[in-house]
Amino acid sequence: MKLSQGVEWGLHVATLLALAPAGQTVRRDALAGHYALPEAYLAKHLQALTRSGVLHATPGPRGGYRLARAAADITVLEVVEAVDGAAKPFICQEIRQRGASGLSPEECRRPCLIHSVMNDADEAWRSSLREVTLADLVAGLPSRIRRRNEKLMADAAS
Amino acid sequence: MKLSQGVEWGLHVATLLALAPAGQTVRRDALAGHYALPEAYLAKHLQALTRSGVLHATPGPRGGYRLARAAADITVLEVVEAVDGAAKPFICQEIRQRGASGLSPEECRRPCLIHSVMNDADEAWRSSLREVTLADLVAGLPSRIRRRNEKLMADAAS
DNA sequence: CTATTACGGATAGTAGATATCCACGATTTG
DNA sequence: CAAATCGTGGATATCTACTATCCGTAATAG
Repeated sequence: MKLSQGVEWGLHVATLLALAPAGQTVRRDALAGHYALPEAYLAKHLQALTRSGVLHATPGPRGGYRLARAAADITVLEVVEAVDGAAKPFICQEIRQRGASGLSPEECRRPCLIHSVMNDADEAWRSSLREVTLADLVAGLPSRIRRRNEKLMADAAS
Repeated sequence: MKLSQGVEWGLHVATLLALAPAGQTVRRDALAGHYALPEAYLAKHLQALTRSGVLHATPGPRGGYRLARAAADITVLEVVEAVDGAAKPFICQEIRQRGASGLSPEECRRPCLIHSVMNDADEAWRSSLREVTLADLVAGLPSRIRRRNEKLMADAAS
């Protein structure tokens, strides 16, 4: 079980965009340069975030990305699911129906308990991530670093 | 983020072994045949479960596997970690220290908040799995199926 | 000693994540 | 309108981890 590194990129970039002046777009190369990320690959994750409604993209000169909503309305879970997908990590293959002791479909109307336990754990994980917003991440930054990044974002206006 | 299918195998097999008469070993081919699993590959997961102290393996004629401890003392988390590894799914690469706005090491004495949030969620997941034992999984089986598998395990004695 | 059974290393195949590039379309500026 | 800018999405290549199998070794019961 491993999360893709794109999740880390998405969370840092979204937090950064939350520091830009309201409504201002930031170009992709500025975002990539800020964390020394490969721009071409970051683009894929930014596309996913845009499709999921976390970011808003503006094409053309003076275009770029901004948050699609207020930072307080975007949860960490949304960013994670946009980049990594929302599929459940445990894929029940119903092996109880196979083999020597294969259960009949009638005996499997109730979902597999193992499946339920794994899904409950997944829901606990998601709930935990749903309780934190981008505004919380911004608020947690040391104020010195926050001011510094705010200035860099303001200067990134084309 | 995806869990390996070996986790499902491990949980089903461990639950099955919890139904065997106390102290009795069950051969690997019986376990594999029970769920129509490829025996050679299942062996890898059984080895991991043995190394982790979840199962006890006995070599030689009339050998096989049994639970290393009472079913009530083995948590689902132990089985999952034995098969899938205990590594945290979020690997923080400290991208805040890289690129144009790279923070100095002194500015990073406090752990990255994003890292903390992801680790908290992971801990919520683990806690959820730690609260369920193999005895709970056995207790959740419909009694008809439970009796059937108990009989099959008893008959599997070599 | 011999048959049985698990252990562990070597070896492939496969799927998904990582990474890059380019043609296309949309938009703003002049 | 024309040119420059910028995001979109498809094609492609590489790398890693999971899936899967085989075989020689070690240990044990009879």
